[in-house]
Amino acid sequence: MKKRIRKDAQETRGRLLAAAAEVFAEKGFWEATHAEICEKAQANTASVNYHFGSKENLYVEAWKDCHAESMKAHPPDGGLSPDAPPEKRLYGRILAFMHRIADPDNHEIEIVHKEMANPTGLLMHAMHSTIESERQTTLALVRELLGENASEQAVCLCEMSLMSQCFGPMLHLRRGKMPPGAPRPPAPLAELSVEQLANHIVQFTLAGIRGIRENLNNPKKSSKRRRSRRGE
Amino acid sequence: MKKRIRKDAQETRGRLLAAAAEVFAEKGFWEATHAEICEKAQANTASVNYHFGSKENLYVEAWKDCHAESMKAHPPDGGLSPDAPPEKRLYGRILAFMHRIADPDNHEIEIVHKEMANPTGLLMHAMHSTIESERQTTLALVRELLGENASEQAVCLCEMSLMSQCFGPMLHLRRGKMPPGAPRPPAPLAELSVEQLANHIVQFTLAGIRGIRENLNNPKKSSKRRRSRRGE
Amino acid sequence: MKKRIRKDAQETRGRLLAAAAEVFAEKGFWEATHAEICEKAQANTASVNYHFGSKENLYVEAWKDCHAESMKAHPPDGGLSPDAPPEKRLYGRILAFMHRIADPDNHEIEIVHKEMANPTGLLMHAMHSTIESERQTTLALVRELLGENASEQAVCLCEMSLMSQCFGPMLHLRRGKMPPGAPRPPAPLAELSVEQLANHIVQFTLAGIRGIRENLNNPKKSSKRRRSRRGE
Amino acid sequence: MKKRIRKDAQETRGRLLAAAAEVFAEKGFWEATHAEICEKAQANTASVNYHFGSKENLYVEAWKDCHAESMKAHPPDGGLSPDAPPEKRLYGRILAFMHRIADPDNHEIEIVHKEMANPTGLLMHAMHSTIESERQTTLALVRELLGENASEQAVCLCEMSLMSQCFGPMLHLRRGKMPPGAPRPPAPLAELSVEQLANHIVQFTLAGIRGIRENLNNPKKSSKRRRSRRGE
DNA sequence: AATGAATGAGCCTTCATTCAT
DNA sequence: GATGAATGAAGGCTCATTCAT
Repeated sequence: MKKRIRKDAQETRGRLLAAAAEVFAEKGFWEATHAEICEKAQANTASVNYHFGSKENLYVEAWKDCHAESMKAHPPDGGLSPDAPPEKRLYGRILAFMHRIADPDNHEIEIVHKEMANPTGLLMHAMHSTIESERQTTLALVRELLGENASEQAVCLCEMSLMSQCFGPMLHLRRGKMPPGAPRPPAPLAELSVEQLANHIVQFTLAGIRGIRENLNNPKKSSKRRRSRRGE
Repeated sequence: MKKRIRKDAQETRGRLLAAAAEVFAEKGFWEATHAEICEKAQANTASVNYHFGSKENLYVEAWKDCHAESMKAHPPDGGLSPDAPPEKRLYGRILAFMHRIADPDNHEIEIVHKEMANPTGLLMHAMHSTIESERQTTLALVRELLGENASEQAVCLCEMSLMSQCFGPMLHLRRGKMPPGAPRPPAPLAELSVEQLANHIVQFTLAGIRGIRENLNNPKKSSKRRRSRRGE
Repeated sequence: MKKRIRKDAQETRGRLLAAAAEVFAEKGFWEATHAEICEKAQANTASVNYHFGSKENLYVEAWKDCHAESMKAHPPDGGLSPDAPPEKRLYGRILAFMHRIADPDNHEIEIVHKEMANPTGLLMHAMHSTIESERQTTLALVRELLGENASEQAVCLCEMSLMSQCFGPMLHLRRGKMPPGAPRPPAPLAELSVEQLANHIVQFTLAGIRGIRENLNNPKKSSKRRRSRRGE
Repeated sequence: MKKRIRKDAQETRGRLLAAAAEVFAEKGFWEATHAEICEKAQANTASVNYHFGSKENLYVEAWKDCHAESMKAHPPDGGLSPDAPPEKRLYGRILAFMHRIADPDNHEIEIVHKEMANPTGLLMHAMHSTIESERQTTLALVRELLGENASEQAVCLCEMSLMSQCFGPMLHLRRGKMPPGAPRPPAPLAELSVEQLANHIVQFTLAGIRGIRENLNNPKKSSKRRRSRRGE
């Protein structure tokens, strides 16, 4: 029926990557089908296997593609020099990360989210190699904020507290993009901007880290201390 | 040929619910199959449709069942009286929540996790009606800690920061239960107990809330303030 | 559309086995398709997997079924007592074997033939366990005819000469059953009966064995070359 | 971008023929694919259709090519003059034939073997025209050995006995070349040379023919005669 | 002339569901 | 009431072939 003009292979490949990212982000690996991806890419059902060999491979390539573009659009350091004060650098990193999450054209995070909830194991290698180094940078930053007395465990816990907060509001940031059944964010948060969210997270986290740090240096009965401070 | 006595009907239903919870937790709604559930429940392939009408319905019922049992095993108030100081009540709630997450026999959270990543929409109604009231209680607690000056938005943000931190360590707490491809927790966190994690989250959160509260009452240029405090 | 009455599962299974034997015999493992087999068995395309789990398994089961029936219809000893003279026993065995080959309703041999030319490896185990013991009996018979002086190698060679002759006329015996492209037997052999063929093979083989035996006992007589090579 | 000079056209054709022979010999017509053949020939996937029009045509051409080369390498008369005694001429023919079978670089026989087991009908014409004349020569030789009294049927039967024996040991001669699932030859035959096998076949066949000839001239109850001869 | 891209038909398999018992 | 048998729709994938270049 619809005869296609012969295009550069890379062009079709690109359309498939984009369509795949969209579909994988919306449906996850298992629910996504060749048919849907290829229809969206205006390609034949056999195209996936022709260009990528398998659904599995397309999945990995689509994620890599998303991830690379997203990192280019929002560099993880937030454009801040390593000489900036750690609080600023933290804000830069978090803001960049939140922007990557919030960008409605970036499907990386949705894919990762689904992958973590329902692991196929296919992204493990690709994710580890690109994400781990960022994580080390973040850990160093947290360590810097926590001070020298902090144990490695404390650093990890604080990093976890920080990053968890970033993932939490995913639903709020991606409003219009969520599937019909998804829960809606509570009203008071519905209209927050990315910057406002990042600001809250950083403010909350810095205070949290400060609290942990003070406890490390002055390990009295902590709950008492806190109450007395607040009560004054 | 082997005629079953009537009473088994309810018993089979129960076995199906248990098996379904297990399989849905492990595979998610879409990857789970009648066949696997029924085999695990030692029931006929047609049992799901016979007892529950459809896979969708079984999914909802299985989650409700899990959730009810989990709430009974770990009451959300952590056994603390409403008269206890808010910090204690917060710790009680978080610890109870973390226990529900960590209990290897409780599949509720894994189901919810997969449902949020890959929404079917089927649990929305059931989840909303049972979870929302708990959320209101938590919001009230946060409001109490934040003080009267706090806006509704600030309360919501802090509650989000709090709950996000609870979901983050899910992977660490459910070691051994995760599928083979899942990422492993970083070494320093691998051996933490539920209590230690809950303790960190509460400590971190209380400090975070305190920080937000102070900012509300004294809205100077925040980054300056922070730096000067750290320098003292 | 065509609603089937519920039959005994074994009946459908049996129809599938019969249809599969037919199709595998005609097309070989790879060219045979579920669709063709199931159509012939008047069953759904999914039936193969439902009843046998896979095409591979059906292949093995179909062959086993054929083989068992064929062995029952034409017992390998040809109905002769072990006390009969070896020539008679040889004729009995060969005739039975040729009958198994010639039976137009028995697809065992065609399947084996295709399997040997184009091995899938799937029948190896099943064939070995049922065929090897028959081969040992034939070897013993050949050994008896060759006399005590015969080396194991000579026995094997003669058994090979014997059995090869049985496979050779396969094409002639199965006239009407061969696919359209198959070569036709030469005119003078077209009308031979199974008995006549078996008779020729046995007569030829007995003379061949006798010749080998005489050479063993009196290694001058045969061709110059052979004698000198034996070098005794 | 890499422009090929014109002369390569024939060269590519040749590489395709060689690759096709290899693949058809290993997999048979149906399992062989354009992709595998072209990859082995380092040619484009479209080459088969471009140079040969279809897979079917390539199949025929590849076989013809193999066959011609094989006949050149091992002339069917074994290099013996038509004046040599018939026994010698028989040995020459069989040895040449066995060499053609045993040559690991000659794929002709494997193709024929698979074709006979799983006929496509495509080789029928080509095979008939090149093989039939050889068959007539062999028949004449057998007729000569059987004597003038022999019926045409007896000649055909003996030729069949002879040639069948040549095909039988195919598996033994092509060790190492067989697919993984193929049955292995019995130990005592594993190390036989081509000459030793040809020698056995000729010796066995000459004795067989002699036996048939004697029976023709002296048609007593054959089994009796045989037994008495053995006993002398 | 020769090729890389693309395609559509078909294969094996899975699975939720239905039906007669 | 409960179940084993059966089914049709769909999924991922392969492959010979065609087409524009």
